[in-house]
Amino acid sequence: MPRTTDGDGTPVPQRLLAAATRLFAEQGYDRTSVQEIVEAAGVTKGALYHYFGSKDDLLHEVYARVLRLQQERLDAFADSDDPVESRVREAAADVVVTTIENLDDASIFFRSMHQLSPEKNKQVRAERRRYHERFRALIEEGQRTGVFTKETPADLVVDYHFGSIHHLSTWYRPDGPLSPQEVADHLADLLLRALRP
Amino acid sequence: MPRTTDGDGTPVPQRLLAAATRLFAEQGYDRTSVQEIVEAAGVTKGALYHYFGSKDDLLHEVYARVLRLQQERLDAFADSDDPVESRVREAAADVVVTTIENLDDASIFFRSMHQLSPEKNKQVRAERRRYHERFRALIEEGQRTGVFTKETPADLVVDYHFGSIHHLSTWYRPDGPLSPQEVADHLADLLLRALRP
DNA sequence: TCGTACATACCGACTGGTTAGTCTGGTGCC
DNA sequence: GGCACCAGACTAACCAGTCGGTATGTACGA
Repeated sequence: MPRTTDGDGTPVPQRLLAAATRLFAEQGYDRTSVQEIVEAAGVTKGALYHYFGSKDDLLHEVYARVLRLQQERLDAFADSDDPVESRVREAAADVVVTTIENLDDASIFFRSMHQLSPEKNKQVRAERRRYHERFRALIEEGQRTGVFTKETPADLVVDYHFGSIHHLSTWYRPDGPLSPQEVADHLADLLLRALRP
Repeated sequence: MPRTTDGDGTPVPQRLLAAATRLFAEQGYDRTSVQEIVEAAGVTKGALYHYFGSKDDLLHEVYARVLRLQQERLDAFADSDDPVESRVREAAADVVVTTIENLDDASIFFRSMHQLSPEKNKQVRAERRRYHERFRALIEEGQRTGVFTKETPADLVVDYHFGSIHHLSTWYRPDGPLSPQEVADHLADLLLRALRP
């Protein structure tokens, strides 16, 4: 019997993370017991506490994964040579698509942040802020160069758009009429139209 | 000793509700124990379970209060004789102001809905839907009469705007640079600009 | 090619603490 | 005397995390 896998081929830590993600999204962090997680992953508590320091650690891992992914994608779009308008549109649409494609992560992200331990919460907020500021810088660039209206503070614009991202996990259903890309295009349109001078 | 009041003049049920609201907003529903609530209200469990059937009931009361308030206000704006554009702007701005003025209720509303018992959750969703539809009807009216663009489905527009409402409790701080009314005006501006044909 | 030593990966019973809700009883008003 | 109002001890369930133990693999000297 190999060490880190069992049953199917995926390593135990990943199985635990996947089970935890699904259960946290379905029932919420506090309502999900460690026992449920290990049963869903087909292992026992011993395995979980071998790989993770605490239940809190598991939640933190989910956050780290999401944050890394989103930041990487934003950076890629922001660094391109396209005009600001395109960069904003692409970044705004992309975050919608990736959020919908990882709706479980998203609902955990926005619902369970305050259940992280204070220090981990602080850390997550700091990374989140980096993301926010990168996006804001894009908006500000557009405002300086006259492509976007200056009527609304860039900070507010970012919060406006991310509100809708935040909200996706509340209303979006995969079996609904719109594909992730269609929703993304519409939401990016709304943002860009709101920014027209 | 009078029946329903004690210590200060406010009746016990209201004291319980106020204490619960504050604690739910601060710590979340699951992390708040019934013991904490009764201590904050200056009574004991006997009193709480005399007036409320369960901890869940208490949460439901918070929802009922918020829903009633918001629906009343929306109806008032929607029923006016002003042009659609004004009605949408006023309704959109008003919900921002009342949300900020009751930020505790708002954060509970958006964070703890899924911890309600299934039937109460269903009930809340139904009332929420009524609200959504009333707002959507306003947008659709504007689209029919050519005041608003038809490019984005009205449903999506409503979700877009309510995403930003939803998000308010995450970022708005009373000691920040913007007053509730200023935030409301900006957010309403963004919506109206996004709706320009 | 054994044998010993050590590390990694995991099991599952157990512990100490917490929790929502119940129940018995008491008190003052009508 | 009855009823609304409330106190607070009690119960049954649950839960995160611990810990001693087992099984498997790897390194290495003789």
